[in-house]
Amino acid sequence: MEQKLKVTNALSDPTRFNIYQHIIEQMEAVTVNDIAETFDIHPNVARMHLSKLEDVDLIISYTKKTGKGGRPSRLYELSNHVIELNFPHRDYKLLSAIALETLSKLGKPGEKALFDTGFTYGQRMIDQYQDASKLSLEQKLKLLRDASKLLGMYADFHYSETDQSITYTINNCPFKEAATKNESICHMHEFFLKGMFESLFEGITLSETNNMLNGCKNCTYIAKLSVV
DNA sequence: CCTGATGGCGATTCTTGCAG
DNA sequence: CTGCAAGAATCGCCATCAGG
Repeated sequence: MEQKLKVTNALSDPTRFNIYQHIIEQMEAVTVNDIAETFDIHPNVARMHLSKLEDVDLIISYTKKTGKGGRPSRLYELSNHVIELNFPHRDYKLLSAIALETLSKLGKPGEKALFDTGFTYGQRMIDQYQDASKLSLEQKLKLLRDASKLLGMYADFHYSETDQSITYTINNCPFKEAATKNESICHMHEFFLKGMFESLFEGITLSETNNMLNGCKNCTYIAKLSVV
């Protein structure tokens, strides 16, 4: 509880909250000067904000030689610490653990049901917006971007015209901790993504190239389009 | 020794809460 | 609404640190 209060206090300052958001969105670690420049604040202020975020374990820091001489600079990046805030108390984590354990007791059919439901939810995620068939490629990509943002995945997209493919990089997996304990969750997430893509593009094939659980920095998928 | 970066500290400005 | 006090945020300066 005390930790939650510290976290809410640390994030109550808008500048600090935006810095934290910025660090989540950045794929690279940031320096005091990066933050000072990005937010147009004095480096001392940036350092103060960063140390406050570090105090509550939202971010971690380490030193790295710059190669230019001088004192090594301090780099800040997102910690693995996950803080959940629910007011009043709700325990969706426990609920999902119970649901998942129930499914696993059902064996293979349970696992299949999990994947199918993941796929359906992925489709629904897209279908709630508008009729995808009428959208241009740019609009479809924007929709994917919006949906990913809503899901907190901080994803990057890269469309290659020559390959007719979309490289989809997830920098923050919302199921990471759960997936570490239960591999099925990761597969379910892949089905969820398939659902999203298939709702937008006909005859698409989605393949995984990177996975956080295998030590990669992010999860990357390549969606091969046959019909755009 | 020079350079570039950190971090401590005092001064100033801004914000908030409270009493009259 | 106004004035005041306290605390937080910010700024600027400077000592210190560490690599070339």
